[in-house]
Amino acid sequence: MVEMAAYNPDFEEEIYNMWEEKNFFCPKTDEGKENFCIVIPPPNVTGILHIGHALNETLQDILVRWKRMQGYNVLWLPGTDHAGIATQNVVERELNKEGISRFQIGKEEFIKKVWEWREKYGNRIIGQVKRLGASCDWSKMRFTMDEGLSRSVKEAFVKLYEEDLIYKGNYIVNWCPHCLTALSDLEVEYKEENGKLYYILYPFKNREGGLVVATTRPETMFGDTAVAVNPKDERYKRFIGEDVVLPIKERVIPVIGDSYVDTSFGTGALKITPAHDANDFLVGKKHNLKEVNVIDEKGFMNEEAGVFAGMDRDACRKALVEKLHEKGYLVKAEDYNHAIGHCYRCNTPIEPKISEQWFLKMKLLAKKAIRVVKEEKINFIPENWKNVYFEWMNNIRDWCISRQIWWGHRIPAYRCTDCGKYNVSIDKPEQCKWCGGKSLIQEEDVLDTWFSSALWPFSTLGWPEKTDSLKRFYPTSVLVTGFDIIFFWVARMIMMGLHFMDDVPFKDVYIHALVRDEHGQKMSKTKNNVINPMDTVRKSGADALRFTLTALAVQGRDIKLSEKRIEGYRYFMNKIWNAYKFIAINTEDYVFKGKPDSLDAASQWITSRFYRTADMVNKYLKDYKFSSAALCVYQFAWHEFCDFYIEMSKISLRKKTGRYSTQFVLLEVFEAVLRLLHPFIPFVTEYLWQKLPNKKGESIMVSSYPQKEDEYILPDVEKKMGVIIDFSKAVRNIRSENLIPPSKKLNVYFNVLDSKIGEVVKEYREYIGVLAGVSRVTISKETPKGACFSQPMMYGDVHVSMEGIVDKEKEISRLKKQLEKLSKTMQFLNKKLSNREFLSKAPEDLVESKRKEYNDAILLYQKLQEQIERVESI
RNA sequence: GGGCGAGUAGCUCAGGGGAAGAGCGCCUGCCUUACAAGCAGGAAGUCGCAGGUUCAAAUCCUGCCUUGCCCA
Repeated sequence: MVEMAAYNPDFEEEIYNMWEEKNFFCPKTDEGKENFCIVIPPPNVTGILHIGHALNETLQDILVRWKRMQGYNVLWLPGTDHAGIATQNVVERELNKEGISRFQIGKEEFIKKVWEWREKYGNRIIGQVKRLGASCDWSKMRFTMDEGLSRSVKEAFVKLYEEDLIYKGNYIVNWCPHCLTALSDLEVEYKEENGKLYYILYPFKNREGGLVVATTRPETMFGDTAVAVNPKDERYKRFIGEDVVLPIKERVIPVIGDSYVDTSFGTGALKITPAHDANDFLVGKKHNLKEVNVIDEKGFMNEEAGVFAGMDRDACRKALVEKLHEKGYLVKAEDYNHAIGHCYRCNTPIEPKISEQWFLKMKLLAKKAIRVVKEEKINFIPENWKNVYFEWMNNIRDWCISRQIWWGHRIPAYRCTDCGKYNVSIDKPEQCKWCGGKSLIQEEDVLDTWFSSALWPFSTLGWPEKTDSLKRFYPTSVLVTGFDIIFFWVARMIMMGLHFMDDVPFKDVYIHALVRDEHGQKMSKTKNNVINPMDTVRKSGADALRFTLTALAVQGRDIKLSEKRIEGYRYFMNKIWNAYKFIAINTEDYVFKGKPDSLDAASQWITSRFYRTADMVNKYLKDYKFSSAALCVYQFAWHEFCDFYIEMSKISLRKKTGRYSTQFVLLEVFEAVLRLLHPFIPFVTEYLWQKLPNKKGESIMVSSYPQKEDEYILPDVEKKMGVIIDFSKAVRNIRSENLIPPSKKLNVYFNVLDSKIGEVVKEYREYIGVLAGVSRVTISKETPKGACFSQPMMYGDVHVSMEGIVDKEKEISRLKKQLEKLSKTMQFLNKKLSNREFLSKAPEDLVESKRKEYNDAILLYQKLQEQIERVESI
């Protein structure tokens, strides 16, 4: 006896452990087979899994399981990245809780603490990725700070330096006064804020009056070294070359002319602060202006600010504005919204600051990287991300790669204390190659985490060693990631891959959407709308979560996710579960006796439909149409296999002759459906598959993926079953609309036009019986005598004896509704067919089919009318 | 300011030249021996607005409106 409770995903972890123990995640290395490789976008070690990761891992796992089942040598290479600033901040916060600052314990001790922290928590997210079912080869897991990858980073740095692509220079960079480090342009997030635009009078030195400049940052005025106006500006051009006096500070600065100045902004006169504004920096360079630093690395005013020294930026602004007002320099202040840059790790407002940093020259690298996408050696899916990529690449600026933090890859540059020059090499040199000096000190700065991430597709495979893995799996097949890191990561991997491997790092880039809450809001803790994937997994199972994300993963649109949605797809798991239960109950006596000689129509039909479905799923997956693929199997499994085939199988299971072949097909198709579904919902499919008597092999995940089999696709059978289904639906409609209870079995008459259809109906009337609750079917060319509900159809009419059920009005209104609809159709068709242009210009077969439609409609119309009259006459 | 999307049923979204589709929700009837986490049926849309191309436009083109995101 089959005894199974309702679906409950508690078995998922057990299944995962089994897979892992049996090493199913490791790639085969079958020389005859194609290779398929994905490197995971490394989640950072500080993190816990959020719903975006869940989507990302799910899509990759679908591809990987699909390809594995198709027989490829599949490697899904996992790992984590060290997330320099983020991790340092997390550990620092922990220390602060104990009242310790990192400076108290020093760099060495602090780094030790970070490693300890990483040992303890760094793999937390990996456990969560596993819980989702991700079939990564965990034996090859990498970490950006591990020995091999550190070696790759050094190698890459040294090479780039030797090729003159890396330089050190004094430039204005984005400085985070909280993290105390430089950031790359990308690591700054601009946010609109309500600020003020202050109009400040800078008096002329040698004449009356002055220039009024507009600024959002008055506190930087201590660093002003010029006032700029547009040389075309009639209002001001005569003042170019004169001097103004910086209020409060009383410094004399020149008025310069530069076309960079936007005459329509503010007053058209711009204060120039080369040391604290990126644009002003460039203007300053052009005009040879002095760079006066007025804000220190922690965001406090320095001695240049006079009495304001020691205040932070905000406090200084407030106090200074008051003072300017008092002294009559403040002309006005108006409300002004503008975008302010913030540190993407700690959200502190960025301070543009001049400092000495290491940069990577991008122009050349970018050029090649643009070309491979243009030449379609790399394809973005969806395609339009290509434009985003080009846009950024065409306007690329040099990449500031040095960070003044402690946690990361220390720059392999050694400064000679004797001659001051750098020796850049993988290991610390014995002596300075410039002067032979012995005293070499390694650079304190570390590299941007993204520098190591940029090497990920080949560093993880063993580069710079020429390993087998590297040979076999580079270039990788596809990269699956979110659009938010196209610049941060995707573009840089392409540049580095081309530079070091002389080949693209991946052939396809699938960019998926962001997961939002059900109202389209970004999920965030403060909004309290976060769906924690692990909570969901506990509640509904990883399969339900995966299937939901997949079903919603339509290209080019954000995903709006709600708990309810997940629950809904959990019902699908339950449906599969119950289908199994039905099959199990009905195959208890099943013993395999070979393939049946012949199959009944229903079995042929479901087999045919299955292979069509399998074909579509493969096509969709090939095009990365995850949602369509998932919904396509869903539709088949639920609405064809369960709703129709299982229902129809109930007839033949009762018969001696058909029982075996039906059991066989139930098992075969169900087993195949499980395989078709496996990449999407690996757990429940494995669990049920293991129970099937007809499974072949150790695990569904290493069985074969279904594909199109032409010999089983039978259009004729599908057509016939289509008739049966239509007839059944007609009866169901009559039944429902007239509130005839399912318990009441019906006598049905079919008045067929075509004797062939009559034969089909006759042959398969049992199906109609079980599908529509019909006890007797009579085929006749005559309309039966007596009161009937009738449903006219193109190929014949269904009549159901009213037998005492006489709600005439209800039946008439049901028919009239159809009549109305039909008359609209006829009007439309008539109009079309009386249009000469349509007849002469539209393709012939279309005209023909419209004609047929019209004729059919006329016929149906007449029949409906007759039936209405008949009912009325009762 | 520049770029890229989106606007289709109450909601979430497919579709992408031959008169509208799904899931959820809603209404009606059913505990039909796998499943009430279910079954059957039904209602519901000028496909953002205005032009244009076409025999034919939700679909292609132009403009506008609304809206989201990215970059400056």
